[in-house]
Amino acid sequence: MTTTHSNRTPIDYEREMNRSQFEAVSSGAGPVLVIAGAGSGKTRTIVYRVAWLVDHGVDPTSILLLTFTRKASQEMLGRAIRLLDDRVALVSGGTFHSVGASILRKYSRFIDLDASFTILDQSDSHDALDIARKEIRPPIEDMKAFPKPRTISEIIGRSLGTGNSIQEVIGRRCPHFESFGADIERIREFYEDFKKSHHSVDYDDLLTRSIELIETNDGVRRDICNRWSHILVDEYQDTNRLQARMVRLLADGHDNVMAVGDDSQSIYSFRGADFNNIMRFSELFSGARIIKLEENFRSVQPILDVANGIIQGAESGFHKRLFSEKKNGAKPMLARPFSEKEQSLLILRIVNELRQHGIPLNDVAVLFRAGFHSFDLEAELTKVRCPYVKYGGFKFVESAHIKDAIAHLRVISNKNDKISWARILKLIPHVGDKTSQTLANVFSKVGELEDLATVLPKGKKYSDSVENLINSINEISRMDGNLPEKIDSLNHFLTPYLQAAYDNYPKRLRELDQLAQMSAPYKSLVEFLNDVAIEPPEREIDEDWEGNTEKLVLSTIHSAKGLEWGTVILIWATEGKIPSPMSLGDPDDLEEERRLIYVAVTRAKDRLVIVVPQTTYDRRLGVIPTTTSRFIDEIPVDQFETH
DNA sequence: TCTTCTGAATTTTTT
DNA sequence: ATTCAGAAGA
Repeated sequence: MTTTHSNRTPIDYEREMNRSQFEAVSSGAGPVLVIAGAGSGKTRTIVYRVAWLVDHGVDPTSILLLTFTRKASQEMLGRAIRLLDDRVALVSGGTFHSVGASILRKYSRFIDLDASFTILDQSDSHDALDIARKEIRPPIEDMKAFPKPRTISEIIGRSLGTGNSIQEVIGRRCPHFESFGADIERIREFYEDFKKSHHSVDYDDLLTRSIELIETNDGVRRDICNRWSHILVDEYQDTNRLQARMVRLLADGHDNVMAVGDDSQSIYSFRGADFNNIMRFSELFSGARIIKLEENFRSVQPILDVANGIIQGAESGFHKRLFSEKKNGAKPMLARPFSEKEQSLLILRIVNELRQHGIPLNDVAVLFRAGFHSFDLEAELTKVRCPYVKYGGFKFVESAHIKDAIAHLRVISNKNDKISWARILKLIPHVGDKTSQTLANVFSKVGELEDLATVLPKGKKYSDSVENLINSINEISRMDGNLPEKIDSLNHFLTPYLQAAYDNYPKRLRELDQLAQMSAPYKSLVEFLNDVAIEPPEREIDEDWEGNTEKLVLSTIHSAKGLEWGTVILIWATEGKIPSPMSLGDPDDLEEERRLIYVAVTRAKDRLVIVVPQTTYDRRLGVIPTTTSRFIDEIPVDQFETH
């Protein structure tokens, strides 16, 4: 029987894109590196490439699309389905971490890992490091001067990501901690043991342990390399050493890899990303074809002129120069309000003006370097009741009540999870750091959930509450309802805590309901927790009290990557904000700040405003004058409209 | 004396 | 939201 898949006229690949895009989309076997300038139709190229492969007889189940966010892969595959047909739905897509997690779940028996392992997110891993910091023997002598868990985690992570030893990383990044190198090394060992004994893995383990598995186990390697014959990697400039290694391993034997990225937009080195990966792609994959996409379909030329000017000063990178057919258009505006307050008021004026010209609020974005740079603006927006959404900074899943609910679920799924035990016990009155640690220790060693009550100390102030907690957990784990029902019943149990702890508990309760709904598609608790840990689900666009869905966008530059707006307003373009003071110590970090500004300005389609407040407030010095960011100062003034 | 509770200060970017 | 220091409690 013959079936016809196509639900539309055949795609005329050659006519629907420009020459270099077509060259990438239609390239044959072997490694290809696509250097895709900002706004050059990178996503479109990947979408068409997936369609082209399927259209030309490649089995969709043997295609893997690797991205940095699940949303990105879903969007791209969704577009490819609409472009071609349902066969594309069989393509595998996901993040490096999710692929790592599924490899570990599938082959856990080969590496002494419980298949129901818990994935520690960043704050879990900080908690574990904090425990290590306090429990290693002999104890650390001067705890006050010792780095915080967050710093320890950065050091260890960087050591893994770069391949340098812990001592080397400290010497380079924070020499003032040099004398603690040996202690941090001991903490790392303790932390590794801790993870092993509690059946948990952290983000880095998802990569390192799956790499190790593929490298050491021939059967597994054959299995995996046969599974995917064509691999596409998005945002290759943001891969770290481990991720590049993983791509190399996954493509073992066929080398059918298409890596897409832009070295000028590499802005995640703090997370271990190394844009040298993209420069070295041809060494890893010999004979790689390099294709550059330089035609920009997004911005008017005057905006690109500024963008080109900014990136021209960069020390290294693939040479490229963006150009656009949209030759006419306004020059970017450079505004110099007196103070932060004036800056906020200026933005209100601009937004109002645009609105009067019929431009919807959500086509305007205000971008900044760090989450707190928008505090004053947020206050002003609230004052005049201008609706806005903010991206970057705190995330849905990072809010305390969601983490609490998830910690309960984790305990149900893996009762060895000491960190989650400690977290939920601390919610109970009269249980603090010490008691929660002790109880968590005891609880995580008990054989069955049902037996918990037997090890609970009686007659303490907290005994009844803890018993209540144990009963509820037992009840929920025994329930045979589906996942949302279980979470509902947990939420019911949590309600009194929320009431006691938060004034806005109705809102938080609604968010817990959302969590229950999000769990509906999952077959098991383990799978749900797995996805939640790797990629926190995004908060749904909530309508505010006036039913507004059209909102001004406030975003960190990092969170704005890959997006575009008609109007972009970059605020705080001053020294000390961009570049951030943290970057001044290392020339590589400073270069990354340049790329950040580049990413910010290339988000704009028609209008770009760069705001440089003339003064700033310092807690110690009071009101002090600012200096224009060096990256803006480099640009000839005649490229701007000054205000 | 050991723990918990409370309030004040601080925060680069985040899969 | 998290962390820290000091007060109050057991």
